[in-house]
Amino acid sequence: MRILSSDLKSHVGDKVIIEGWLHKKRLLGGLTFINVRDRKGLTQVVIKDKNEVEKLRGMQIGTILRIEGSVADEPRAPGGVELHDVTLEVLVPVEDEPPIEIDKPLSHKPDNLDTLFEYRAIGLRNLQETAIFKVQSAITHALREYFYEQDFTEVRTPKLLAAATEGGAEVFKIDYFGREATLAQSPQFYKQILVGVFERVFEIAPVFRAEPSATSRHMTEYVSVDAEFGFITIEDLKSLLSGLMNYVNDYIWENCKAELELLKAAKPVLPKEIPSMSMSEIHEKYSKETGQNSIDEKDLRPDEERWACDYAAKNLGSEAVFVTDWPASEMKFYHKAQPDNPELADRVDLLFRGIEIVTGSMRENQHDIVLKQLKEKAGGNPEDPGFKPLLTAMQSGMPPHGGFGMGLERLTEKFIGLSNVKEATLFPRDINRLAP
RNA sequence: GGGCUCGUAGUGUAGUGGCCUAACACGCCUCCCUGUCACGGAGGAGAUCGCCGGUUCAAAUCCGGUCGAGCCCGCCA
Repeated sequence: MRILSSDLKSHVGDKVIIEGWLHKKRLLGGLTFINVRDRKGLTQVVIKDKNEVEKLRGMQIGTILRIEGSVADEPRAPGGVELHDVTLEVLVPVEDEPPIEIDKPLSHKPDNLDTLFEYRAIGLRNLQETAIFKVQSAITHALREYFYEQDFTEVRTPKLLAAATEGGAEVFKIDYFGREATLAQSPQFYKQILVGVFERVFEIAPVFRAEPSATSRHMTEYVSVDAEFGFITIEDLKSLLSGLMNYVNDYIWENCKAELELLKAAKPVLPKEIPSMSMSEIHEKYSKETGQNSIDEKDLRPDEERWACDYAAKNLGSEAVFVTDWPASEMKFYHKAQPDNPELADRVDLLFRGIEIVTGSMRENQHDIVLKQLKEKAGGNPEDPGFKPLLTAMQSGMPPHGGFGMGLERLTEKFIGLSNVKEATLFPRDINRLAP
């Protein structure tokens, strides 16, 4: 029966079979060391028999092996155990030299990202690349766990839509049996509609944006972590996000410590309640400190986002910070203005380690106001199949509600400390890349 | 959409008018090596310097075009 690399310790003295990929060869003459990779990590195998070593002649990294041998305690071996007196069987020979090396860290320099992604199919076998996505898997697990604990229902909404909906971001248009369809750039309206059904919903799914952005933080397809819930205020939304960030942070550092250390990640400092700064406060302090004037701007500049995170880390004891009090003039039509200050939107963004990872807001839940805002802010037609279902839901009773969208890749990138979202994406899609 | 930068063996880099018949490291091939873990040592193969054109006695190097890529801004998660 096959034993995994992580279980060898409990089989010392036993004759076992391991199976996996040839990860590294070191031939020392009368003694050969090889590393065999399986889903749990590496096993060191010591080969003394020349006939067994000969079986590896011409076999490249990636060759699939089945090895029978006895497990030996060996303090000199990585992990303290290794396989002795082995018999090798090459299950799948690999004789072509791999185009990139996978047994040492791959270059993540901007200039080399193209190569990194071009050979993604095997580059991901590099243990550091694998670690990134183990962490991402754990993040997703933690997110689900947290949402379930908070009584959210996980939903799936369609990604093929009849028409452009949310507005703002560019949408992909596709041919749908002779009609024009679009790819969803957000589950926005569906998750709002579903608040009328489940009260609390979340979805972790891809969205598509046809924006011609070529930056280290944009892709044309990414995974959006969306949540929407009813009978809340903006403060409830912030509490949920604070709890979620902390839950994920603690979860991955408890369950992926080895991976995070391999990636040289530093655990972010996050207080129980993440602090807030209003947009005008950020503008003011940023302008004063940097000499750049952003006072009249209605958004944050990327440089300002980085500055605000630095400020929060130094002065507020948090590597994440909420940005509140956005100008109502920039609201989307489904957003809600602050009840006691209609000049400001009831919106909150979350900045984390220099980048915007979340946009959230309270939604306008009164049908007549949404209708008005749709016409005035978006120039939208209420009869449009993209808008009508949302309006129908509003007409049929929607509680005060709000929610947010969070970029899974950005979240992964920042928790690990990478510098490009694409590094946190298995097979990234951007304006230039559609394969692999 | 605007701005800037970069394309040299499989990979990562050096070379920025003549010393380049293009160098180094990793990988690959052959040989030596019994405790390696970025093993070590000896030798070898592998590049028409992204492509096209121009300037020049001479171009990897300068100029123009083209293709490919990256970064920033706008916009966003």
